[in-house]
Amino acid sequence: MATRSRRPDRRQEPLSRERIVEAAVELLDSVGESGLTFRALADRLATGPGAIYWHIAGKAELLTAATDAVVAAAVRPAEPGGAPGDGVRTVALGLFDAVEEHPWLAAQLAAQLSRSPWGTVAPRIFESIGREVRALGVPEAGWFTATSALMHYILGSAGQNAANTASAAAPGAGMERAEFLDAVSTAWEGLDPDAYPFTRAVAEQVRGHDDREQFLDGIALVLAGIVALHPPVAQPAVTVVR
Amino acid sequence: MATRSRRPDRRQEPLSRERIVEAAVELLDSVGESGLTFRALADRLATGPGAIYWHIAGKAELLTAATDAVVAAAVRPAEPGGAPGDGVRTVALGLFDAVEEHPWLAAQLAAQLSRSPWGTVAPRIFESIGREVRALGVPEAGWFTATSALMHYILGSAGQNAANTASAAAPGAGMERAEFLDAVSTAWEGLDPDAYPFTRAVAEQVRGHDDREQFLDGIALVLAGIVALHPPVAQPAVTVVR
DNA sequence: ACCTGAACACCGTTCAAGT
DNA sequence: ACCTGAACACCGTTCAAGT
Repeated sequence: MATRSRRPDRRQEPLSRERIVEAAVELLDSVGESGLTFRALADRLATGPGAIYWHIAGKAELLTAATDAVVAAAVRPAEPGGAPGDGVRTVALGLFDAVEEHPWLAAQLAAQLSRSPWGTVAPRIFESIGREVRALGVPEAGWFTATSALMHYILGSAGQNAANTASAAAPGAGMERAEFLDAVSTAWEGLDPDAYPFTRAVAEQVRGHDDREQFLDGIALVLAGIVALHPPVAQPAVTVVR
Repeated sequence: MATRSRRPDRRQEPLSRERIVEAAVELLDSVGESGLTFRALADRLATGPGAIYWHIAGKAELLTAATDAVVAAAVRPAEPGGAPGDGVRTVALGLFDAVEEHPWLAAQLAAQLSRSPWGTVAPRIFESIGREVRALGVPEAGWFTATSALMHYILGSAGQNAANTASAAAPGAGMERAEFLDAVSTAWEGLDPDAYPFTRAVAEQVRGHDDREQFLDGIALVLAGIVALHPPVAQPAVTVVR
């Protein structure tokens, strides 16, 4: 009768970096970033805190590895063919969904992109979006700007959306998503009319909207900008054939 | 002969929320987020850790207040008149510079936007960008999408740029900014050609670029998207006159 | 080679006691 | 009303000791 937590005792498989990262993701998903503790992790793995250090250098590396694992699973390549922009939308929605499923991901990505852009996680995201930009026929001179703009919009927007979902589902909040958006909208409408005229005017639009739809509206906007500033050239046949 | 840290003893003015937040920002700027400690803060204010709690509820509120103070100072309204888009660029560069001056700001903003969009910091940023969007003549139906796209691009891009600056200046790195970008570029060129063809191709463009110029390229791209999807209507005379 | 678990240094927060 | 500083609970990390 182990009383301290789920998954009490059994452990025939030895510890491994993979198993540790998997448990870390589960912990992050269920109790959030503040709940990811070496002691809690050790409990869940039926071992002591020190054992983890044999496989992982420290907490920073653990968070990096957890983020990378989730991102790697999220960026499945879009299948070729389809209307222009379909590939971008597929990749964008993959990241959007991943952030929604793992609300801690948004803050982690921001922290890691804005700390070590040379890590493994930044190139992974950049590459998956960039391929779709290239498939769009954007000339090479526009690749960096176009891909950056898409990436920042996707991650920022997904993060804000996950905030809504997470806050609505927060323990004790007991709110439906619509209720929550309603609350935000009402809060915005209560702002000082002199200082926040614009935000107040927009508050009503926030109330009833569909997130994915609004997210895709933003993608469409950035895509329109890409097409306007970097008119697509004919695509190499390879992209279409294979 | 106080030996523990700078600003050793004198304190005639009483403690106040304002003074505490100011000291917190200084600490964040000089030693980063991990250096912001109630004990270090108390030292700097020549008091004990407990005293701070009389004025501020806890660390979360302290970080929120520090972020808000810096953002409030950064979003000076752009002066009316000027070419279309000038206002957007002014506000964007204000935020860009703030993030560069306070490298901890990027992660804080991401964390706070993706946690409490009803706080004071989100509407402040949203409002300052939104006003410029409205001044652009964008019809109301496009306000939310256009402002969101700009905001996410600005904050994401500024954060990534600050990362470069901060990493280059990190203690022990002793790198110039150009050197650092060169290192990132070289790292990207060393990626697996099969898995990262796009990122490798772009690596060269990263090497010699000017940050602000590249940042403004992205702003131009988003602006082009806004104009394409939400063609400006005639602006109300008020905007021009006053 | 891999794991155990006590121990260390440090942190956010509380609170009885002061002024 | 405001400040002091010891104390508490908790955390990341280390490391001598085990297998």
